Amino acid sequence: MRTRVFREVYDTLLEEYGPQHWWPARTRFEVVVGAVLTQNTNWKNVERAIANLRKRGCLTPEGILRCSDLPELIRPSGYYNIKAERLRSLCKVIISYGGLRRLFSLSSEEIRKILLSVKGVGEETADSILLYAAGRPVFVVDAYTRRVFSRMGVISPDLRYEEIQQVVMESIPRDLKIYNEYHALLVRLGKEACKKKNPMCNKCPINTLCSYAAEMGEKVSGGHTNIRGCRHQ
DNA sequence: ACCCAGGGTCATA
DNA sequence: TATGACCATGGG
Repeated sequence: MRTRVFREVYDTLLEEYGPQHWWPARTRFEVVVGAVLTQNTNWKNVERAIANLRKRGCLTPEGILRCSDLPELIRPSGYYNIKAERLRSLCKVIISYGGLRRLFSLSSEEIRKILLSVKGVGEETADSILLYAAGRPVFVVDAYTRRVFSRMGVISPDLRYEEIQQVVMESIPRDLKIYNEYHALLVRLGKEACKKKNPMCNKCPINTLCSYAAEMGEKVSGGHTNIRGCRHQ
């Protein structure tokens, strides 16, 4: 069953990389900001942007709105104009609900709906905020999740976001700690795979997982059978 | 010089 | 519904 595969992938990644200690932030609001800034962007660049905001004392909803040169401060994180607009919209909504504490006192469904109503906050960003800022047991789906799980043969690659989320969440325990760690591990997997020495080459999930897939009888395009070798390219 | 990164929106068919 | 263009910086 899927449950077993999800479990094996989790165990494999945890053993390989260890706990990831997510989300790397000092406050919940910093998680919110990071969730927006990291959209299609390397985390390293996000850290620079957040450092700029911190230096200015702008890491509060009011601070963001007060800041006159927001685009300039978050410039390192890319898409700085549109992200500045997204941050402002999000902060206005947060303030309109009486701050993060008030907003997060609502049900997960309500919070999600509110977050999604903000232009620039999509499903993954909303769920990241729910999981890592509000501490709700929600599984965050990203490109790695889709790629790895579909390659493991437990989902179809063309499922929608919420369909994947549903499959995963009904297959593994509804546990905050596990959801937290699982997503972080998948992202870590992506980072490792993107290193030139150990390329995923857009086709290979991870060597150990390829090995696992092979053991489970999955036909991996390119035929990986060993731990260290990636035969793509 | 090219490709990618912890996405999302909008216009078009 | 489903593609494609667009947003933009920094590192490999």
